[in-house]
Amino acid sequence: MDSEFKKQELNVTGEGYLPGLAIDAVIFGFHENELKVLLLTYKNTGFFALPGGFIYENEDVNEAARRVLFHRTGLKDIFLEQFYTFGDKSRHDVEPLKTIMGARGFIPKDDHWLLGRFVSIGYYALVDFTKVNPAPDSISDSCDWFNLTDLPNLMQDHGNIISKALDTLRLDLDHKLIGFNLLPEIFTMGDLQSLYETILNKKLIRAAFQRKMLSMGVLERVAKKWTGGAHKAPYLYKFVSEKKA
Amino acid sequence: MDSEFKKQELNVTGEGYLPGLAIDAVIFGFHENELKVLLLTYKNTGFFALPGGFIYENEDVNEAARRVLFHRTGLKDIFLEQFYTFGDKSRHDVEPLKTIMGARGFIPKDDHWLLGRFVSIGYYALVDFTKVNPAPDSISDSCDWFNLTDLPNLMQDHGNIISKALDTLRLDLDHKLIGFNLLPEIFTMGDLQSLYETILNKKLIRAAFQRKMLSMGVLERVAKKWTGGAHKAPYLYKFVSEKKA
DNA sequence: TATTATTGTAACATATTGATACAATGAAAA
DNA sequence: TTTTCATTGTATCAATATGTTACAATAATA
Repeated sequence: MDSEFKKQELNVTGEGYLPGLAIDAVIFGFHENELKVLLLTYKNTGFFALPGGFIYENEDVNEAARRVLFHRTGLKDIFLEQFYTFGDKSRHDVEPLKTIMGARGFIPKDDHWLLGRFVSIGYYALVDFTKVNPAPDSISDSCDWFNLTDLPNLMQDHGNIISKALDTLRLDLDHKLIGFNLLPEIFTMGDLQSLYETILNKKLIRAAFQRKMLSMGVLERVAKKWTGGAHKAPYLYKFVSEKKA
Repeated sequence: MDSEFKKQELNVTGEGYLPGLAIDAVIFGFHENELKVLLLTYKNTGFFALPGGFIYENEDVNEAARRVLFHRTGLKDIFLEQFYTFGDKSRHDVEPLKTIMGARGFIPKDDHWLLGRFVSIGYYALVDFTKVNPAPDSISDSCDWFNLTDLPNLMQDHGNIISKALDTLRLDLDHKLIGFNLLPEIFTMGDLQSLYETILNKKLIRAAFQRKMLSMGVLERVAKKWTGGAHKAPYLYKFVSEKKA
């Protein structure tokens, strides 16, 4: 049982946290040509939710987001970006939470701090699927990858949050070099293209894609060549952050 | 004295508002080839600040932003978009507020709710300069337009907020049709181009700009022609929201 | 009526992206 | 070992988009 758990259970008033404010993290991964999202599962409730957390009184909001990300994935120095703050009053829906807490044997009073209205700051993260160690938080039973194309019913407005995160990812992909954050350190041009195709949900022209990517001067060919198919071996690449002018 | 004033002064505990949460609005205008921002002035303090406000307990955050915008400009149905939530703990700086309140003859206790830490949700708005009626709020002396190129010293991180709003505006300008929100209903191609040039801070090619804008099929030529110069009269345009397929 | 500055657009040059083609080649099959 | 096969890397050309120059049209002014 991790320390987060005790804090949440004991801290009946939510003391130490900024009141009414939460963080939700849409953690994207990529594996076997599928975009994936990390979700928490609450056994025997049928509920699924985004990993999230609260902000300590003397902590930057961005810091808190990093902390949440680290606890769910074991990763630091990850691409993480705030994309929207969800503040509709219609978000406020206590029933799922009551059910979840009930399933854990904890019946909260109606004025329990977790049952109040929360404004939630949404972050999205791009992680290397192979490096993640998904870990549930105190009130969830597991933390697993789900295909974006086959999501379960999500708590509250979490489906909407994911959808907005995906919109932002697609826009950002067009004018920032962020896709490689979803790949292992070393990858082929084919890997990169199918990543882009999966995110954008459309076929790209192979020759043009390769030409474009190489023209940006941020890919470095690695000596070693990939092997494993009955055909010419593709080059292996890694990203170099600084463009050489 | 508007009703907002009484609420803020009387409401010593900040009751009725979501705690620790605020809204800051970067309201852009365009006049005489200058981008402008609405700022509140606090006489005898040297402080300037973005218009802002708080969120009622049973109000959507976006609603609150519209309310703030309406109170400062008298305008409804305005382009307004959330762009970032500012949550660094270093934002917390009570001195300016104490000075401002002091200049108004109000010495707050150290635990006054306005002196606590706030997370602020940033919105930017694009308004028709000619239609705005700037109105100060309860604790400010005036609300005026300032040139973006010649801003006074701003309170707290408000300079940073404006700068991030401008970054967002520039990005959005490239892939959304939002510029016209800063112009009167009817304008010339020259007006539109100099607006774009001012926002992007670079010269654009006249022929290419015109071709591009016309090719998007969202400009409608208005019968009446502009007059006022010793040269061929330019067409007048207005935006039509629906593209005709 | 001539002058002048600016507009609308054509025409061409250059750059970017789309589409097709093909030689290179690494593994598996023959 | 040789042949077959699928896929890669890149060249080539086509289509589109953007940068550049040029010029006729024209509304106010002189």
